[in-house]
Order: sequence, then structure tokens, then C-alpha cells
Amino acid sequence: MSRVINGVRNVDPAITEAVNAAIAETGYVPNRAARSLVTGRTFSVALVVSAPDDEPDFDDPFIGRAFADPFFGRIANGALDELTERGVHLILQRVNSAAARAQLIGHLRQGDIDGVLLISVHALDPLPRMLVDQHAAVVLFGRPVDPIAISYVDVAERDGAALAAEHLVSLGCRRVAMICGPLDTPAGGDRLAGFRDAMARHGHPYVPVIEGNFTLDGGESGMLMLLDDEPALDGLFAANDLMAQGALVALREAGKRVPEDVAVVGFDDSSAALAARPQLTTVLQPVEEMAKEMARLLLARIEDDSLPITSVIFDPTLVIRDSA
Amino acid sequence: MSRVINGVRNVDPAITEAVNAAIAETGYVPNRAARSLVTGRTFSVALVVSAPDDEPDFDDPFIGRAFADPFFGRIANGALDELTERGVHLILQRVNSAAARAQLIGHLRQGDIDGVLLISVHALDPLPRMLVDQHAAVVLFGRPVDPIAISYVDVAERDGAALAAEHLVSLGCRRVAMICGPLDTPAGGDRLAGFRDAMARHGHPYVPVIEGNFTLDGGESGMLMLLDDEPALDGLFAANDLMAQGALVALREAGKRVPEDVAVVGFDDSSAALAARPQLTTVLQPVEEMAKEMARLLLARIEDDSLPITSVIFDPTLVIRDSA
DNA sequence: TTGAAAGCGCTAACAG
DNA sequence: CTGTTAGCGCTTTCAA
Repeated sequence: MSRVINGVRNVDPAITEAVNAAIAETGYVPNRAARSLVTGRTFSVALVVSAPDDEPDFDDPFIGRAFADPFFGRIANGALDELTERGVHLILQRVNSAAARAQLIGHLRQGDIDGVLLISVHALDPLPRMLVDQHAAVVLFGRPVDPIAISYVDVAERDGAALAAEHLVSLGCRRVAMICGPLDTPAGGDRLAGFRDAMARHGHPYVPVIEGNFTLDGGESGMLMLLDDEPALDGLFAANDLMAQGALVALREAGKRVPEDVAVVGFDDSSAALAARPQLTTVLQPVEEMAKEMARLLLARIEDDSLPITSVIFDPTLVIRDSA
Repeated sequence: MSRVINGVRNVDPAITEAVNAAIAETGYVPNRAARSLVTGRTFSVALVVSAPDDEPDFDDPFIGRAFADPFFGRIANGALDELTERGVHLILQRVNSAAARAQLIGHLRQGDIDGVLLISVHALDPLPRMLVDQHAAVVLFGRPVDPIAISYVDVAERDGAALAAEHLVSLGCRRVAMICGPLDTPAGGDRLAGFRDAMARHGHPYVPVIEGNFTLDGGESGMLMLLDDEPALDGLFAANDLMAQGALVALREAGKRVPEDVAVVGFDDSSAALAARPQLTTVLQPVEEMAKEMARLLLARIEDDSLPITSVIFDPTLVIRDSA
């Protein structure tokens, strides 16, 4: 019976058929708990959003934002695509305290969860390293801040930034600035480095830069400062769409037309890119595909824990709309 | 041991303390599978997003949007708040086919999942009724389209719309229009009815209305049509923030100043309200609190399935910003 | 090839 | 008040 369900060994075709018929008739579904108890696997993985330690406050700008961020939903969506097909449950977890971290490790060690898809939203997060030290099955979204032995998926950040640079240059922009992300995050640093390199290659060794924080307000105030220093600006690259959207607001208030006076390129191709007016030309990250790959890597690792650490890097694409 | 963990019966305080100390030291976590097997409960509930049957396409406007919608994240966040505290896992599920519905029912009947927090995003969804027919433990976000015996949480839609109406009237608006939501959804119909009633009570029996679809584009084109019919408009209520944001775009292009020429009020207090310029005056739905209550209702129902069907209605609040 | 039996880690019932 | 024991439903040995 158990044998025919799991397709193990050679079984008499007649009995196989009989069992299958009975299953079909009864609507039998095996009990996951019982199966888990003996196999030691639960066939469920956690999608954990790890944020700085904080009060569980709804207005908390970090963890609250992480969940409300469309990005999170896109990752969940992509991962689910692979997991549902394989019959694996996706468990949502928010981790923002030492207690929560300990609990997560406990779940893993206890075998309540087979592995973790990790979204870590701040630079000093101890969780990635903790998970690695536990030899847990983990895949990270984005390159880790410290070079630890962890599998991850990422987009080729520098290439994406270069795409933006080349587009701005090809448009004939002469004075181009950038609003970058927090420099203590990989995405912050890489997008800046990639942009600077590409601009330099195209004969623009100097690029004024303001450090933003990936928020709309940050983009707006960053743009104001940039305009103050360099009123003749004719091109801008923002390290994400939200900041680009904020920059658009500042530009409009300053009486600048986009893209005629200033061309603006964002990053992510998030819903903000569509909501902005003019709609943003931006660098697309294939988030759903990346999340799907995360799930694949994790499942493979769970089935064979001797598998090597792997990272998969995806190519970004330039999506041309109205802002540049 | 089992007794102290589950807080059952009177146990010697000394031994209780000893066990707790050991637990704290070892980082012991009870095995859920084993517990499930004997109790018949899994201590996990599903958060299911039910959408029209569709290809699992990333560009799919419905299910893709549902997950990427910040609303979804806010619900997950609120529910998690209650569930983590009670040690219950939240499993994410996307249901958009007959097969997926059957699978969900199977999980429920098999006891792989104790109950369902349901977000149903379209009018003809058969899932709510199916779940009720199965006597499953379910709580719906928002009033059901058909009057079926299902527990749910909702915001007092009509009161929220009335809040918007009263604000617009108090501002001295004389010619007020509305962009409502799809009339085959409760939120669509109720916000319209509530707004009309309140306007009529304040001496404005006639309110021009355009039906939108809750999207930014819908708000933009709706506003254009409204302006066409009634160029002297001086007030607008949009049934959600996204449409209000779209209306703002159309208004700006038409050369109207907001709020000087036209006052605009939205609904939801979503991130769009903050992203819009001017920032939106809007009706706040306490989504996280609502989701928390959903979790509470569901857990109570799981523990005692003789509990009556319950609905909890939350009061909306007017958040005054710059658009009205 | 197949039947039988031994647990997986827990809870609940039952003695002590 | 506390120790012991019988399973929960499955997979996986081990015999036959």
C-alpha cells in the first residue's frame, strides 16, 4: 500500500491497480504528519523576512515595509510557482528579534521545516551566518553582505547599472548624476560601482552622487540636493524605482521637464515604475524567475545536503518607457 | 515534561522550573509532526489568495497583482502578528484553478491544515461556498458577495464613504463626482451607496459616477471622462487610492490644481496615498488590525467548531493630507 | 514479491 | 501530583 503510493519496488500490477482504484474511490490522501514523523522531512520550507530587531510595530519602517513591499509578494509568487508543483508548503515567517532567530533555528533543527528561503533586508543581519553555521538548507535572495558560504540568487547589479549608463549616454546626456542606495548593502555599492565604471568608459569620469535610502522621500530630497549643486543636470540614474519616482516629483517642482530637460532611469521595474509620471525607463530584475530558482536550489539541497554552495546570477534588462 | 510544555494540570513548581531551564538551555522545540499525529491538529493555517482561473502567468493581471499588492503583505503581516504568538504557522497558497481548489479541500479534510484565511479577489469565486459546504474553518477578508454563512471581517464601507462625503461638503465643494469600484463587488457597491446617501443627506442628491476597476489607469481615464461631462467639478471621491492617484494625473494634465480647483479623497490609506502628489486625503482601513482579528476568529473556531458564524466590522478613519 | 512488525516523538488516558 | 503506556499513520526494515 505504502509501496504503491510511493512507487517503490516491483509490485504486482494487479494489486497496484486495486490500490489505485481504492484510492480514487475513497479520496484518500496520505497524512503529512505521519509521513514526516518517519521520514524526518516536513515537505515545507519557510520564506523568512529578516529585519533589524524592533518592536513588532505596524508603523515600523523596516519589517512593515518589507511585507508591504510588492517585491516581497513577487518573490512569494515565484517561489510558490515551483513549490506547489512539488507539493511543498511555503511557510511565512517574520524574524526580527533574537528570540525569533532562536525559534527559527529550533524549527530547523527539530525538523519542523526543511529549509529556508531568506530575504535579509539589512546589512548587519546575523541570521545568514547563523543559518550557515547550523548547516541549514538556505538560499538567500541577493548576494550576502559578508562573503559567507551561502547559496544565493542575484541579478548582475553592475551590468544593470551599466545598461542605465549606456542608455543615458546614448541619449546624449552630458551631465549625469546618480542617487545611489545605502553603501553598506551589496545592491547599494554594486549599482554605484557599475554605473561609475560604465560612465567612465564612455568618457564621463565624474558623476555626482547622493546616497539615498531606497525610499520615495529619499529620492525627492536627493534630487533637490543634486539640483542645488548642479542645476544644469540632464540625466539621472536612481538605484531603485521608488527613489526615481521621488526624483520625478522634485524635478517637476523645480520646473524641469522629463525627459526633455532631464532623463531619468530607475531600477527594479516595480509597480512604482508604472505609477510614476512619466512612466519610468528602468532596469528590470526578473524577480519571479529568481525566486523560482531559489526554490529549485533549496529543494535540491534538501534532497542532497552534500550539494555544493551555488549562486545563480540573472541578467537584467532595460525597459524603455517615457522618462528616458 | 509534556505537561509542563502544554501547561496542563498542576505540576510541582520545582520540576516545572527545572524543565523550563532545560528547555531554555537546549533550545528544545517540540516536534510538530509528532504532536500533530496524535492531536489531529497541525497548528498551521493557510492564507489563500483565490483568483479567477488562469494560466499561472507572471503577467497575469489578477493573481500576480494580488500578491504584489501591498494589501496582501499587510494582511499577511497582521495575521502573522497573532499567529506567531500562538505558535501557529502561516502557509501561503495561491488558488486559481479547479485542481488547486480540490487540493486545498483535500488538505483540509486530511487535516494537513487546520483552517483558512481567505482573500477572494473576484465576484464569482466558488471557493468561499465550497469551503463552507465542507464545514471547514474559514474566515474571509471582506464581506462575501453572496450572503453565505461564513465568518468575515470588514470595514464599515458605507461609513467610510460617508466620511469622504462629509469632508468634501465641509470644504465647500458644490460639484462632486465619484469614481467607484466594480459594482459586482461589495466594496464597489457599498462605497458608492454610502457616498450617495451621505451626499444626498447634505443636499447633493445628484452625484455623477464613473465605474472604475481599482487601477491607476482606471482612475486616470475615469477622471478624464468626468471632466469631459462636468468641467466645473470641484470635488472627487475615488473608491481607492490607486484610482485617486490616477485621477490626480488626469487633473494635472487638465491644468487643474489640487486641492484648490478640485479636492480629491481616496480610500485605503495605502502606500499610493503617500506616493501621490499632493499626498492623498483618504479613508483609512485598519488592515493589519482586521487581519489580526481574522486570525483570532479562525483560531477560536478551530478550537471550538461549534462557535457561531461571526463578522467583525471595523471603523474607518479619515486621514487628512494635502489633496482635500 | 509481499506480509509483518518496529518504531518516528508526541499526547492522553490510566494507574500509582 | 507524577510515572507509565498505548497508540496517532506512515515508512522501512526484516522475514517469509
